[in-house]
Amino acid sequence: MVVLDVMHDLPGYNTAEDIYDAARHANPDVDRSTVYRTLELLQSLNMVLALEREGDLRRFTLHVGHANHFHLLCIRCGRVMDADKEMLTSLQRDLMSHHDFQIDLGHLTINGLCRECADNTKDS
Amino acid sequence: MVVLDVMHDLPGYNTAEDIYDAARHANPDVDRSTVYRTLELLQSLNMVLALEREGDLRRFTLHVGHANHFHLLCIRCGRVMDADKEMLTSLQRDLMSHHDFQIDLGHLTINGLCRECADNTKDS
DNA sequence: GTTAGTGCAAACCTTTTGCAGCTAT
DNA sequence: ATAGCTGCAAAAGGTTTGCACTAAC
Repeated sequence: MVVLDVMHDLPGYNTAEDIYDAARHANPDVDRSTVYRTLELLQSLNMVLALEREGDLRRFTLHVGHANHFHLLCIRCGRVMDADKEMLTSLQRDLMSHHDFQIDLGHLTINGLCRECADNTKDS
Repeated sequence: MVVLDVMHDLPGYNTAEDIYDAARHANPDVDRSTVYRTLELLQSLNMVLALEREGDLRRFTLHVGHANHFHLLCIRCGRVMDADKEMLTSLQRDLMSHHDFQIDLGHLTINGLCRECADNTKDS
């Protein structure tokens, strides 16, 4: 499938439109609806992960080998980093014992500021 | 403002449409655009918080007295609970030291399963 | 021949915008 | 008069859907 191919080449998190553009580059006949339908399929197969940020479009990324990571999303530059899930064990335990709440580890994203953006914010 | 009034009466997190409906009930002349504009204003004043969940609409809630809490969102039933920020201190420290990443404490939401939904999931 | 996936076009739905009018300073 | 909100209508923008066609089993 073209969509899988181009997603493999696109770095990071991309909008449906980005993926559509890239796919069309590979095969001009591809339609937007096909891209959306394929993304939906891949999501249901857990091969693609969707990320939604306030004030931004939905973004998609391949979800491979991320088993032991969760995501750090910089709210300023949009960069996404991976962090080790082990860091969550104490939070996990606390939320479970205090709120009977079980973190959805498969889709955890924490928003914040990466180092560069935190530095720039200090300046202003 | 009508919007503030109705939001005070609406429990939890509501879509713009919900708020519009409630506002129209109080004053039939209110327009959708007014609701959106007001919500935007209230957000900029930090009186309203927006929450975006994958596959769901944007939802708004009054943001008062939440200073020391972050949100737990059940991905199954949509319930939102508050959790104490103190639970984050160790995670915060780890993310800072390992990734130079500074959590956006003002807008943190963690997705997962509340107790009821976790129980129901076990059943199925 | 039935199933699955596609392109195309149109629809959908939430949100935004332009504009003219009103209200209060 | 001026500034700020408003309703109204229309547009925008991302996403979904209906349909007819094609290719594969």
